[in-house]
Amino acid sequence: MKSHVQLFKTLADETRLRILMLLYAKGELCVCDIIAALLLPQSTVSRHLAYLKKSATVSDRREGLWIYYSINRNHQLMEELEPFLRKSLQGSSVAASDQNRLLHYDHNCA
Amino acid sequence: MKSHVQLFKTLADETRLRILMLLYAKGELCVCDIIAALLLPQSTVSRHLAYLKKSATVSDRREGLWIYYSINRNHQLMEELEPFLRKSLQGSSVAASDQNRLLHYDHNCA
DNA sequence: AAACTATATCCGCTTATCAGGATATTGTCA
DNA sequence: TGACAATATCCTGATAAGCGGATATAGTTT
Repeated sequence: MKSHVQLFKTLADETRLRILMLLYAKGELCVCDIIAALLLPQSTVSRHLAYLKKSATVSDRREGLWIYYSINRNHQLMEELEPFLRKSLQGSSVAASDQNRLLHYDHNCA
Repeated sequence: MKSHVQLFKTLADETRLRILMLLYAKGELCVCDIIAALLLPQSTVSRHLAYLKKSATVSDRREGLWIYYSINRNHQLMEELEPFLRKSLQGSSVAASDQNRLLHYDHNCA
């Protein structure tokens, strides 16, 4: 029960949901990609990424200066919830704009 | 997206999850049943029920002095989430104790 | 209508959560 | 090693949420 509450807390924030939907759609992204997609201050994005990592919904991997984030596939509850999230959120206009901004963003960071 | 955030906020509280699981298991319960099952102060339970009602995850029905609560079957996201909730929470020890306390509770309220 | 019962709401308090500018950290490259 | 780039963490203020005793409301019974 506690772990469910924790997971739902994680999902109960629009910024975090946007990040998760981006990661589901794109697989792996570095922080600067996410900042560009969400159009939010770096510290805000970074704070939410730290939250997601702490809640084990996301994994990270460093490659030089860049840190790449992706969905953590070892989080069982999250895995069970994925179909629901994808089905009911992937079509939302916010998720679509985020993905679209990412398309028009030059991958070599700022 | 907003409605997802709202739903997850609703689910991100142990007391509310316990109430929802009870309602899934039992169908319809009056407030005094729920108080007896959760062993929490009446004002606490009533406040969470008000929250659930406001978020449209439950419905209520008055019958004399009693007010019966049940899952609102018109909440689409909630319906889609039900299988996940039942599968992964119905077996939890908290949910089991709640249901058990209810069994040993004389239905005629306090 | 007065006493009673089930439930809702109020209120004061405490704790949690979020925002985002400023600053620190870590790695790279000249 | 010094300048720089990407990211993380710190800090302060603002809001939101939760708690539960006390009180209010609404329906019932005599």
